Amino acid sequence: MSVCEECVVRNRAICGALDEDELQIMNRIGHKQVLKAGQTFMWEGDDSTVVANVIDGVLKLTNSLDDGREQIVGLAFPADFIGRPYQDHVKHTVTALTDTKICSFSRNGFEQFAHEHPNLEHKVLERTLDELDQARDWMLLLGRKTAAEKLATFLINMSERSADAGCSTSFMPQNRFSLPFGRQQIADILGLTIETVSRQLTDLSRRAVVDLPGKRDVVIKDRDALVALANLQY
Amino acid sequence: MSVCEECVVRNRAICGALDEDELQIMNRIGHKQVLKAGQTFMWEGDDSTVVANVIDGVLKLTNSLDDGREQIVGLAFPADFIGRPYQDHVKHTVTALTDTKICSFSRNGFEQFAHEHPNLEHKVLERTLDELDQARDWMLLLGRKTAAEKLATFLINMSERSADAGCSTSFMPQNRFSLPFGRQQIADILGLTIETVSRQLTDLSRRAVVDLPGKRDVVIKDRDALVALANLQY
DNA sequence: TTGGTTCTTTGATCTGGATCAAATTTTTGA
DNA sequence: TCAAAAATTTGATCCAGATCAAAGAACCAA
Repeated sequence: MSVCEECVVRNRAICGALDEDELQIMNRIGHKQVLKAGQTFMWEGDDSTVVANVIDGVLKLTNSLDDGREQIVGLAFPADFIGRPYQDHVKHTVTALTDTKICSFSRNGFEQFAHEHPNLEHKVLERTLDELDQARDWMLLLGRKTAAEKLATFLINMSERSADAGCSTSFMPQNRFSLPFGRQQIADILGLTIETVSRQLTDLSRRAVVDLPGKRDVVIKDRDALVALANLQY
Repeated sequence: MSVCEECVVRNRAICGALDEDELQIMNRIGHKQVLKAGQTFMWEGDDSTVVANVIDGVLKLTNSLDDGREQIVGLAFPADFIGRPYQDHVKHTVTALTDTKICSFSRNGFEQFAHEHPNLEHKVLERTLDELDQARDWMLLLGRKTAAEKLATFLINMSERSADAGCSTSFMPQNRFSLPFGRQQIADILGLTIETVSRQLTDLSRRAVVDLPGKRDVVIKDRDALVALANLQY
């Protein structure tokens, strides 16, 4: 079914920690799976029964209030790990934003395998620590940044992530990229309304900081200006 | 110097994963250390050279913008782990809110020890996953909740954490507790101003949902009402 | 005990971003 | 190819929470 040798994220995903033999075993417990854009992989509060690696596509992790307010709390790109090991319930909803291919494992199978392969578990730890740092950075944006700063930070961030998602050797941020989602999702990432997102983008484009050739296409024309607006701390 | 046998957080901290022999070794590389209230343990951007367990006291983790805007991105209570292993720089500032006692390790020493003791590393992973879930929950609050909902959520959350910090057997949330910090810090946790925090608290007290006997003391009088106001999802 | 310093509350006003409403533009699918 | 639906932009107005200002309270240190 799944064949790790030809997996495009093999070296970037956690499986990169494994040698050929180990990979064979992992292969036997993993399943390639396809999600249509818009399809939800797991719901907040669900029993935690599966975990997975993203092979292709983009997913959003969300938390929401019962009156419909939603916050995107994370994005998962190819090679990222999704799901919640070592816990009986998942705390956020995972939904495919584009058509998505994942390599999924039963949580039990994964945990057992990880237990026998400390290298793998170590990779998971390193990734989790990175994600925690990122989440905490985002808290500064959500709690303290203005709408203009939020948009600028978002665009810089996406330009860097698009680079990662692309080729594995060079990690140059791209000044031209396509977003895998629309305005409402941007609003849900930044804790804003769709109207404010639209107005801020129009503004950036009017001031020639960015160009917006298509609904989901972004060209950063003046990166320095954008970085200055973003008020980044690092 | 440090003696793990008499450490009050021995069973709740990550060292709980170790047996007597392992603890002896850990003991040799760890140092008890004291921080005065207000003292900063590590600064955002610093080289990551030490990690530690909190023994007593409370610390805040913060990110800030250079114009002074600050966001508290985490709190560390007794038995919590602070610092950033497997990364050359720390991404947030760690500051003692009260007089604090910690058990610190050189990052190198800790990483080497963790490498030889998968149990310990596993504990760190479980903790990190929990913290990530918490951070993401907080993102919903920061991005989408109203001031009133933020205060209610905060009070419920603190009442639960005060329980944890107390005795190790019973985890009953406390309806009476003292905050280890003032109004400005609450504002920095919730992404609000100090004035809004003050007004919302006055309001809750006027509506007899809580009682505020001292500047930092809270008594939850109507927990159901508070939970309803908080709009919790779980 | 007092006078200063810091923290908190309260009041008045302002404003950034939300809300409400209505075009445009883009996408879809028959 | 052409409506109908969906997504985005633009405009007008509103309001939750910020800002500005000042008056209490609590907490010192001498």
